[in-house]
Amino acid sequence: MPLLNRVDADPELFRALGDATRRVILDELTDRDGQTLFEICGRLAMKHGLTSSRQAISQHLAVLEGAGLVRTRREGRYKFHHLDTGPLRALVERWPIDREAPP
Amino acid sequence: MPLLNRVDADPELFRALGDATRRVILDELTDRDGQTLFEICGRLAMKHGLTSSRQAISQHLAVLEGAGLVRTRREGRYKFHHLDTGPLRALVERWPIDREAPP
DNA sequence: TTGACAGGCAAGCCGCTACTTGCCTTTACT
DNA sequence: AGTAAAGGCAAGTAGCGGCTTGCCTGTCAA
Repeated sequence: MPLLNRVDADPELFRALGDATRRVILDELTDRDGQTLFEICGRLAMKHGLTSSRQAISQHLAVLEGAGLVRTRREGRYKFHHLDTGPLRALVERWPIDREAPP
Repeated sequence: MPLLNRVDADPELFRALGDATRRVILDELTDRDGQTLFEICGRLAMKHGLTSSRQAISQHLAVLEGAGLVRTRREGRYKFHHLDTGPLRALVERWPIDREAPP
């Protein structure tokens, strides 16, 4: 096991959040959960003019799934993607966050 | 302005959190706030056997400061580093996180 | 059955970034 | 004054990661 893994928990989660396109995908799934790959591609292009190809988005979804942020459900030739913010709890509990907004 | 910046807020924050060494630095500052560069280097080496050079840590601190996660205070030839988890609030408010733990 | 649709796999390219190396500036101590 | 300590700057290197390209698999409809 690499050295940092004993100290640094779930690096895949942070790596997944490290990319802007993946974050926008999470936003998109927050807005409408359970989309297929092609739906996501289409809506990202419509809403934000993003030019990412289908393979790019597919790889991003794989990373998000690897981090546990996205769960998939197959149905025939469709594959629906569902948001799972569970792993984010570990993130908010790692460092002390003041819950109240500062003045 | 690049395309994604209109959609994706504070990319520097996520980029800062994207590196494992930087996250361990945040842990270290959580444990003992207001350390100098050399203190951080020494304690990371002691506690976790990390081999990062002084310059590496210095650059990491610069990134963290750029993301607003670390604030610095000069005093003579010393420079103390203080943790600021304020930017993390934007992160936890971006996606819906179930506050209760699942069974 | 044939074609279109939704998605997967694998290799290659390229830019970003973490890290090193070497040298410099400023501050403190004796 | 001279030396050590704390830190900064800048250029160069190497490896990872995002994206493309091309082709392949499985599923539904006409």
